[in-house]
Amino acid sequence: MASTPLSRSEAKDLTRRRLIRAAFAILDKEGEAGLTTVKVSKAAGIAQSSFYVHFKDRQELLRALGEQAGERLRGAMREARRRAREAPDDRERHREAFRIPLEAICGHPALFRLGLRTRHDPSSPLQEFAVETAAAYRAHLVADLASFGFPIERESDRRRLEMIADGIGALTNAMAIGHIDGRYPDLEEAVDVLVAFSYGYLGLLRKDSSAWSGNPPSAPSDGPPVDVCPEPDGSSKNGNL
Amino acid sequence: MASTPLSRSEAKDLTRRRLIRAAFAILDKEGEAGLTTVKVSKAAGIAQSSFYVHFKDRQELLRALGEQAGERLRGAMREARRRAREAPDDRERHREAFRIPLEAICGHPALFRLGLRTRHDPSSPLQEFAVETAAAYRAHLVADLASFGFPIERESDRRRLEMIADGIGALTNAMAIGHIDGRYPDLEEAVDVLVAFSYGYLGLLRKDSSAWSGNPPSAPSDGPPVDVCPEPDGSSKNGNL
DNA sequence: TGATTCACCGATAGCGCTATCGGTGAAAAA
DNA sequence: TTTTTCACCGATAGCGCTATCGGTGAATCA
Repeated sequence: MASTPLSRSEAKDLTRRRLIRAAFAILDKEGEAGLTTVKVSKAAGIAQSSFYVHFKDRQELLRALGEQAGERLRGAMREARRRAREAPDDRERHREAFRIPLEAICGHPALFRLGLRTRHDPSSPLQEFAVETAAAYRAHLVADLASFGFPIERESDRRRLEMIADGIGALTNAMAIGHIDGRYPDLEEAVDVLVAFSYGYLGLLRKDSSAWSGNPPSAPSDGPPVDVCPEPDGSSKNGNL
Repeated sequence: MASTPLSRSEAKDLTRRRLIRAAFAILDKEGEAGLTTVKVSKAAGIAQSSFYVHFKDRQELLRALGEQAGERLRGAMREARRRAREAPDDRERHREAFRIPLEAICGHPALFRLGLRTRHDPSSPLQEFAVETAAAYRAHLVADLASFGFPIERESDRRRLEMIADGIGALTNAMAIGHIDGRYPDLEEAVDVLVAFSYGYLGLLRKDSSAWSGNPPSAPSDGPPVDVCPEPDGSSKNGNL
């Protein structure tokens, strides 16, 4: 009950966090077009003019939101890597490799949507950030795939890995969105589907380059090949902020 | 050289089309936030006030854009179905099933991006339209998959097919975006990757339900199973306008 | 030919937003 | 205590956008 008598700097910091919190809520509800200094300030309980005590201008708020989102996602992904290392092995580990990024995404649905949206929106100051984040995630996946034995020497090999990584990211995003929207209530089913798709590109490991010319690769015989799992351990996440 | 003396209605129609054309260009360059009556009118070469001769308000322009986009995509997909029926068979047909939607998308990059963007933007009047289009596409793919022998009786079976369809759409989108962005210059390589992923879920056809519990399915022995191709013949396209 | 229609124009009302400015009171520093 | 700092406030300038209104001239119709 007794209100802590906040120091001046503490109070300011609190207000700033209230602003950012309010901004995320509005962003999620109304999109970037609805994110005005008027609404954010009102939602945070201060005068519109006081907004400028905390941010130089509207752009700076956007930048702050982007940075904070990135930080949160990096944190979530660090945690994901940690958990991935603890996964039993083989099959369960393979599933975990898909489950973890899904959970990381679903833990931050607002951020995720924001990234997905801004990534294709040239009018958004966050586009560049979203695109870079996606590229970073792709690069991590590429490295992981290469470490599992996929060729990467030639330029065309590398591009192929990037396409596969891109595909994995897109699949993960799609399943996560479906879950967030309530269409796929059971996340394990989403993992099932991701695993199923993964056998498609994993088959490429077992074949010579002729596999690329349209021959269906022979399947991973039985039980996933040991340790073949595209660890989602990029420090960024899914092309979504 | 001799300018055709347009009738009044012809001239009006021309102006309207100029407005819509300009609107699409602006939408693609600056996003929905940049789509103002001022800019559109100026780009179309008329006074801002004359905008209202053609559209009741800004919303109506947006609606018109959505409808026109839908029509174009339906047209592209009709053409796609037609071409798919002409495809040789087996392997080439399987590839064609992925190539065609890719080409349809890449033929309308602006529309595609618009759909991808608005689908996750609650502030966009086009969101509902984009979401519905995506759902329709998914439904078509589900029907196609079912016709290839995937079970669909139980509710969980149906949901699974929807997830797979969702995944196929997401993969196609990702490859198309990569191509449009110039990262994947060769569309055939994109088809390669889609085909590779497809062997993942096609493998499910060959196994009992235990395949879902994590066992890698046996591969389509050699040469794709006859006619096993998820024909992309939805009347809509890819979850993108 | 004379009357009418209507696509287009310029001007402008009105709104919401951004950003600035001077004022105020309480915390912090002297 | 006296002075300084500064987080916050209300007012307001200025801008871009939406939508309306009356006017104009050329196409269309009688």
